[in-house]
Amino acid sequence: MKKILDLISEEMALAFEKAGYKKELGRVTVSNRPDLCEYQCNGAMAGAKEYKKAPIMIANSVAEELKDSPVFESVEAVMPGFLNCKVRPSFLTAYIQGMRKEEKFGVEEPKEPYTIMVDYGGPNVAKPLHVGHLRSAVIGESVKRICRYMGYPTIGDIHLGDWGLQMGLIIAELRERKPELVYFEEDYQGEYPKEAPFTIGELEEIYPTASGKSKVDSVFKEKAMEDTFKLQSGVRGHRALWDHIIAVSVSDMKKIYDDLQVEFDLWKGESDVHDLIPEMVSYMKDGGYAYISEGALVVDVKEETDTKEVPPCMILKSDGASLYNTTDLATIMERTREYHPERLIYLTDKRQELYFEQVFRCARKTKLVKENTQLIHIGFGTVNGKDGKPFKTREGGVMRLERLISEIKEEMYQKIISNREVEEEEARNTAAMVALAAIKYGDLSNQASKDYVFDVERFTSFEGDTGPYILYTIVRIKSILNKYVSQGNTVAEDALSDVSSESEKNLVMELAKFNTMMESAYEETAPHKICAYIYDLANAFNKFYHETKILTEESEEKKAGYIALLKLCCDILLTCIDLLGFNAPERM
RNA sequence: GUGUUCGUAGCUCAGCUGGAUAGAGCAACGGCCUUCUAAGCCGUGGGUCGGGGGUUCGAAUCCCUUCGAGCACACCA
Repeated sequence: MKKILDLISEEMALAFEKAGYKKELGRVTVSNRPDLCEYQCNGAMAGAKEYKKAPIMIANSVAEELKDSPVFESVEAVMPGFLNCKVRPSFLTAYIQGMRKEEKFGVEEPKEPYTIMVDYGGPNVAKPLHVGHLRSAVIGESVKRICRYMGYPTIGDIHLGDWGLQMGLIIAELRERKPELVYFEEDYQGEYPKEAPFTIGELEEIYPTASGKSKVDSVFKEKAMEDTFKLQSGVRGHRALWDHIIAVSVSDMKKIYDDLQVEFDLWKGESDVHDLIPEMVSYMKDGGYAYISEGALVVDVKEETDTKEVPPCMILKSDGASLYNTTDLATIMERTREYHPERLIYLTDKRQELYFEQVFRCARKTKLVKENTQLIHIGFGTVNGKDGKPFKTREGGVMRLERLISEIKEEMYQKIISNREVEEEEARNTAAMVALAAIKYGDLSNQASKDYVFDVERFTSFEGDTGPYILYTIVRIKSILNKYVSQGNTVAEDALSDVSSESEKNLVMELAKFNTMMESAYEETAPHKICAYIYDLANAFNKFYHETKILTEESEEKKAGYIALLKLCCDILLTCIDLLGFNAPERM
């Protein structure tokens, strides 16, 4: 389905042509002066030079051509040469009637759908999730859902940090604490216990201890590196222990991701490509791409257009060990083979920008990916506290994600029970939903690349531009629709009638923007555009709601029209919040 | 040092490929619930768009310069 601005622009372009000007000038945009008009065209001013005519003269002649247009109710030429337009209600009705009939409200299927992979989450095993992981999870989940909605098969991968020195550190520390464990018996041939020799709580404490120790104790660090090597070369006991670490850690992570309604299709990690590394490395060597520099194996990724020094991409460290680059490149190799994605999207902290630039260039240069494969890094900003510094708990520690979520849930619960009388269970459920909306909307409504201030008080206040405000609007609509049905009516979705008030027209115009907005949210991988859109839409609805008595409307036909409009509005809002990754309750 | 992102109301942020009087929310103040959920709606006050140049009929937006802040610059991830 065509976008409404395109339809309007076509009509305008035709008028430009009829009046003797080139049709490219007829591009129409949403008015930035809603007090004057609904849509505007600035083409007359743009064309003034070329046609050596005063803009107002051009505008006048174009306006003349549009007098009996089926699209425009009025087109006015205003100094210095603006074309101010109002559209006919019948045109709008026809448009949203068309939207309603389509499965995705006018969003077109891609001509050539290709597979997209979204790499997000990226937590390290054995380390508790903290606020920093929130952004990757929340934005990534939304990006994944947007891609899918737009018609692209999309795979989300958590890409665990589950290989490397951190694992060796844990194993080394475990050996010091519990040397009697069978995992450390070199000649042990039997089965290893099913039960892990530690709990998640211990695991989370072991890693930071070991990490700290390695910095001051070089002997310990040696051991940890040795254990890393043993693990990577497949020593049985080490592998068995590693399996436990992964299992314990992952099951704990899953709880939190479930709570956040973040679903990964793949729970792969760095370890999954370990076996591919030798192949990838020799591919780089054989292809003549990689060479030894200062002892390390690197690939040059400089380009002539660079305005800065871009260091080479390191494939192997000078001691021959692999590093992040190694597993990332091997992962690209693996993904290309297994899933044939044409677009790879990575979500990480924006500080890794240069790093990903290097890896992407390397993958391209070495033809690890096909030429048309899009490699995209979305770097997001830091989550800061009210003081503008990285978010900390009141005690100054790292805020665990678990705690953050439960604190916000509790806040919401208190608010709900102080507001209305609700059953305990319903209040808890609603609180969870509203809390999730508050957290996700709070995050997603900011541009991903910017740092943002995580202000718990602001997020839980749910007034103004917040997730709860959006949910509240949806709940209101649902409640009216339910009441209408309980009065013995059925919702006739096609009963849309021409708008009769300004607030209604405004609401319809907002609805009509949906496919345009979705397209740009997808192209710019910008969930915040959806937030901005539903905020406008919710505002438009609330204004309309306030001015219009819906259920007490005397004309049954008009009432049915309102109901159909509400249904469409509700469906679009629900679609949007689903794309953002949260749901609405029935009541709140 | 090099590069990069950013600087918009007291606070947190929008502002699309340049367009008319720079917009929201919070906070402050004032209205609106016997009527579909007041977590709402309406209104008031608050701005040299960091500074200075330039391009343009027209600049918060594009270019240059300057000040300020963050971040990154091969064996960490």
